[in-house]
Amino acid sequence: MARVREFNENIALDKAIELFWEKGYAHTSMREVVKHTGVAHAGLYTAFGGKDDLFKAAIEKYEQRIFTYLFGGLEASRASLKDIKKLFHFITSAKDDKYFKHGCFIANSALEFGNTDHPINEVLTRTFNRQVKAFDNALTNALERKEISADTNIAETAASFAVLFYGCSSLTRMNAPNEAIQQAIAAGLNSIKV
Amino acid sequence: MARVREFNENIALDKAIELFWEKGYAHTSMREVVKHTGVAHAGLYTAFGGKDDLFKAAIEKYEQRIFTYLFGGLEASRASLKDIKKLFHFITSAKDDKYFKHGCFIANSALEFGNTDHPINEVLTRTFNRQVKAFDNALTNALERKEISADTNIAETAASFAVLFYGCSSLTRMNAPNEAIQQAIAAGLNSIKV
DNA sequence: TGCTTTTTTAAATTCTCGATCTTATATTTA
DNA sequence: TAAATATAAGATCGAGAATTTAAAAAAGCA
Repeated sequence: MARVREFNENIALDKAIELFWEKGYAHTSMREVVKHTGVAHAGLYTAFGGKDDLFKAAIEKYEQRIFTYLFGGLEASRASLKDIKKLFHFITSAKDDKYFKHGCFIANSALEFGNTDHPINEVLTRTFNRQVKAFDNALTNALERKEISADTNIAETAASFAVLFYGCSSLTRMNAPNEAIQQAIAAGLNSIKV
Repeated sequence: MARVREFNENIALDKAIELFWEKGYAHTSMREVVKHTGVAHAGLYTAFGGKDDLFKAAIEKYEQRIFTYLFGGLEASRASLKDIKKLFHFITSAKDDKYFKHGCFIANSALEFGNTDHPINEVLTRTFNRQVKAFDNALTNALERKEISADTNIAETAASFAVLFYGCSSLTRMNAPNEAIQQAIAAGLNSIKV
């Protein structure tokens, strides 16, 4: 055996997420990552590979995180209308969150890489589909429990919630007045027939 | 008098818009702009200044364009519900548009520069506010004409349409299934009480 | 025809990037 | 203790970025 690694990969990756989240991929240099993580260049490269690989690792860890804490409730078999409301309630206070004030990291990245052939896009579209599916699951359960009207168009409503989420993420990132976000969410939730 | 400029600034700027729109600011190099416009470096620099200035000019010309062709109807004194529907109807077919398939250039840029102190943000937030105001104007007129219910919350609805627009722009750019966009728009428009 | 002014063209310059290499240090095994 | 191995820190590399410069060319005017 040889010398043991001093820095913690998990912590370093969290720090990298912070930077990429705030500034995006292109606007973040590896030098800044070195500075922010406190890990030397070589350490990052041996632990994660290149910048692309580090970014992918960051995105995937972030994905895991939001599907645990943000969309987790929606994917559960016990999901209900309450979980959807809880999600959007969090969005209204996202501006005060240290990191979520920069919008959703996945949404930001999806826009940065647009419709290119960059390999990261596979992860990003997969996540989007998973988000739509989570809304769909919660709505399906809510309908079964008769929390919402029986003639609710589940697919349509799930899609519109996903769009609402991405729209709110955009407005949060661009520091739009919180009023607009709250009002949009209120309108979105009110459109559900009970 | 001296030698007259060979290239047309307007055409060159349009070409620059195309590139910045498709790839964003950071992912577009001046070399690519030179190649795409057919104008040499020095020509671009004397005509527009640096990359930042060129980008700002591109954004401002684009702003002018969408407020003429896309949001123009909403700002008119004769604006009505029909104009709102027309706007979102265009969004549903944006995927087939040569340029709008990359989403709204303003929305993309607003996300790229996030909540930074970059001077371009002034233009971007100004445009956002103008968009909200355009929705507000159309809804106010529609209410006066009794096209929509008298108890419609104008501000709330205008905000939610702005969010819908930015959400749809995001989904268009990331090449999400058109179905989701259409369904979100349908849900958004259906939420208006007549 | 020369003179001035501006554009064009092409190359040089300067800067920053991602990535790698070097040297010194720390840790474990033999 | 000595050899082996992996890390840490930072200098360094080539590539590509934005920007500038200098010479050549063109257009009007005396």
